Amino acid sequence: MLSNACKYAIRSILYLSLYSDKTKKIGVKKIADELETPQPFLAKLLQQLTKSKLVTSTKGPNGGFYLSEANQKNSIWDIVENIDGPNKFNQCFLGLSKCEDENPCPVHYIAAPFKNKILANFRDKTISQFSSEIIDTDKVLSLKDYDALKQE
Amino acid sequence: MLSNACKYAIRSILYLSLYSDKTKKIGVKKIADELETPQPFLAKLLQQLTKSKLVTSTKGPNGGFYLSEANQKNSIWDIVENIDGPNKFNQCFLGLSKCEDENPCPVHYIAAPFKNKILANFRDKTISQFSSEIIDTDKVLSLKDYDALKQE
DNA sequence: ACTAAAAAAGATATTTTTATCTTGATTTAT
DNA sequence: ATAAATCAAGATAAAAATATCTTTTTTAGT
Ligand code: FES
Ligand code: FES
Repeated sequence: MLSNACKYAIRSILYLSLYSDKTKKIGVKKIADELETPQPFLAKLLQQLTKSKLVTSTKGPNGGFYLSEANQKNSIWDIVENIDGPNKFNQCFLGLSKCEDENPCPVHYIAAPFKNKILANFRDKTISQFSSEIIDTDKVLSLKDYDALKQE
Repeated sequence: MLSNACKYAIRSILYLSLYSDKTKKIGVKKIADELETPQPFLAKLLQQLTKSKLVTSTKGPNGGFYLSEANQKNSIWDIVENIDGPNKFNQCFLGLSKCEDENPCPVHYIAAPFKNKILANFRDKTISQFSSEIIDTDKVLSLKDYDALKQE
């Protein structure tokens, strides 16, 4: 559904939302390590997200990435839109050129409600609301520890 | 979500289910034309589907592709499994290595029901049931005519 | 000033997906 | 038998996504 790039982006931003702020920046190395994503690829991605004002960065020693107050007010949808483009959730599941209630493809009424629901969920909550929820309901951004645990 | 190849495959098979049988085979050219898919790519794909026993073909004049009785009894899921692999609908939406209720990612409870419902829909109906439904409820496999209409 | 840390920028490489092209094999109809 | 139609098979190409590498710029701390 989403590209790898987009998945990395969402998890990185949620990670930054949870663990960084203006006074506590985090470097690519750390982020890539925690989220188990390819480091140089993530670096490029964060570069792009910074340019798009979805994350904030500073250079130099003690520099790194963090979410500003403004960044926290964006939505997951803003990320998807930026990385995978604005049509990610209004395309036909079977590849027709349009997805509409008139001329529905055979799976339209199965797929469309979910696309709409996911879209709504992604659009109507801010990153910071999302991350509060992550804390409250104990969600995970990486299975690093879990995987490590399993190996024992 | 699904690869182009898989979308083409599903639409082709539904098309064959609707319009072909043992006595009325249809060639790649016709199918590609009707569904507006790249012809040589579809040819390769149908070749693979034939090898996988999801469609049936015969060579020579009046040859072409059709769905045998056995082919009609397969499900959409069989197609997806064959083209995009068996893990298409149990992967984490955010790219975690596992998607399970324990250790859910932040969007798990939004995305997982969707994946399950689609999976169920794709697995529990045969191709022929699907195509009956297509006729009864007037679904479309291509927007060819619709698009042409719009241009006027 | 100097050094080291860190991101930014740009170039390159690899892999996967999508697509096409060419040749060969099979079958039907004449 | 021969010719024409049609799929099969294999080779190749093009495009997109994923990933890496190298160099430059900025900045904090000494
Ligand atoms: S038309 Fe296919 S999903 Fe809406
Ligand atoms: S864990 Fe991410 S979708 Fe289930």
